[in-house]
Amino acid sequence: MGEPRRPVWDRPQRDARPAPVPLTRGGIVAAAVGIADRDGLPAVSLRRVAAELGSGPMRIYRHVDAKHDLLDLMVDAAYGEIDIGPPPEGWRAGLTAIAASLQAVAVRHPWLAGLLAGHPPYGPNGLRLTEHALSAFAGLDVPATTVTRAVSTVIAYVIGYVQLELSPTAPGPPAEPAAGSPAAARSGPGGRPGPASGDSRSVGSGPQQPGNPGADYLARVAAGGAYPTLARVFTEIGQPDPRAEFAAGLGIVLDGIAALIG
Amino acid sequence: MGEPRRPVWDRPQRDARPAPVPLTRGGIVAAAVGIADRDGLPAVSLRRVAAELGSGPMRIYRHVDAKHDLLDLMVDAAYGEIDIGPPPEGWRAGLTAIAASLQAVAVRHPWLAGLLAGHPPYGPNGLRLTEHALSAFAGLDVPATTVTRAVSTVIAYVIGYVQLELSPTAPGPPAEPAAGSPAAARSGPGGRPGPASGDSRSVGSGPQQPGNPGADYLARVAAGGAYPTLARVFTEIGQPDPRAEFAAGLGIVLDGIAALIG
DNA sequence: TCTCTGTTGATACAGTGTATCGTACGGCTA
DNA sequence: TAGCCGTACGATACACTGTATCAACAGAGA
Repeated sequence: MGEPRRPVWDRPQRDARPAPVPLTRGGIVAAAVGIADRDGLPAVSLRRVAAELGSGPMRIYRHVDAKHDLLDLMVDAAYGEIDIGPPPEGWRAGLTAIAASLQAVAVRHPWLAGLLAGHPPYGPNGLRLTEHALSAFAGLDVPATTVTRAVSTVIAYVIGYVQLELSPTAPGPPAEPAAGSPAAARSGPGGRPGPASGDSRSVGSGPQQPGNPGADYLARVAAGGAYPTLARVFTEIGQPDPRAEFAAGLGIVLDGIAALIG
Repeated sequence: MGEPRRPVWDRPQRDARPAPVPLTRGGIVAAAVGIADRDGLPAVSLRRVAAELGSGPMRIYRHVDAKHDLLDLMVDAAYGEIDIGPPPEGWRAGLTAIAASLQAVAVRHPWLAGLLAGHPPYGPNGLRLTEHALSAFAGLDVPATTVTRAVSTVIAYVIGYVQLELSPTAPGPPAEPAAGSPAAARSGPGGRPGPASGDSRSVGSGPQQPGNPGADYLARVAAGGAYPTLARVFTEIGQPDPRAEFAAGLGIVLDGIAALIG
């Protein structure tokens, strides 16, 4: 097999040559992010990115070794959008801010969730994020292992939550999303049609929206008699507010941390 | 755009025709899972699955509407491997068992993590899992919203953890994994080479293994002076046992739940 | 001005998911 | 038993992917 390659972030950026149109790593990544936002992740092909920039496909390989690297950079660009304010005043506030910001980015860029596995958060922005999260415990006398466990758990929760929140087939807004909207674009060309909710649900819950085959299916299954507990819970809770559910879950995790370092 | 399609699980299975070799939905899924286990997810193509079964590619479309559906079924098959024992004796034990089993499945099938986003857990086995998790709170007098939040949080944590645990570029075993091993296969043909750890790490931590470019990079960054907190924590903790880290994070979440339900 | 080095664009290749379509077969009806 | 008809199958084709290869060309240094 081939030589182990250094991570993208570890390789120098090429100069922008003005022929016939300047091209930079940042510009490539921005174009890719734009395509993914508009038309979904499957629409991000090297040919398409290159065309968007008025260049041939192979020119991209001067700035990026392979498509995988471009995806790495997209993920890190998303992390870069996370709003890291001043040093937090207390670990709870700090972690809450980071978690909320990360979740917001994942909603704004629905393709992010699908890239989290396979593209580790070790780019500069990912590291900056980790740094910031760890530093939330700066003043406290807490062992390092406890700090990493706390931060890891929060990040794992947020990542897992967005995976589930952005699942397709989940009951979404009743109207078919407008073509070209992020929700419609998420499945991408060739993806499964049908409403896919961008920011509207939680796990194993939600009402039935007739006309949505996924919701129809869930409703039928719930009524079917298998999964009795699920069915009961399913009807007992109404349409949950995803923001509130996220906050509630985060609260659980933070309470657990509080119990640990209390 | 097209008609909304019903989920795969909602469509009847076709009969197995004995021509020239029987083909069933279950057999197709099993073959796909086998390929993914052996050679990584990118190796799962309809042509390859069909060839494995001694059939032409188009025959698969009699049993599955599109590749996306096949992936749905693979995810549900993985959920089906989760060992659901007798009704748990207490919510904590029940959730712990489910979480551990889910994590074990994700390690056994490293392709699962990459599929979690985009393939919701609404297949029969996923629902069975949810049912089981919810029923862990059966005897207790806890409102439904609390139950769903508790279960959602645990599942989100586990899913997020496996995403991070199975990241490539993470420092792994020092030796290059043998060709054909699951770890080597994970990135798949055309994927980035280099060691990828199957079950060996946690978030934002881990020692430096010279020879591994990803680890080299991390070590250099840690030594670089940016990310001081990260660097300090990085050196302060040794090589963490991923199993212990997972358990610790799960403990945090469960403690948070305990605080919630008093 | 000539050479060299590094970038660009074109071409090519193997492989992908899947639409289309002619054919052949299984089971049902007359 | 003969005929039919719906369905499944296989082959072919298409648009598209990531990327290896290579000829041509630009700018820099001698």
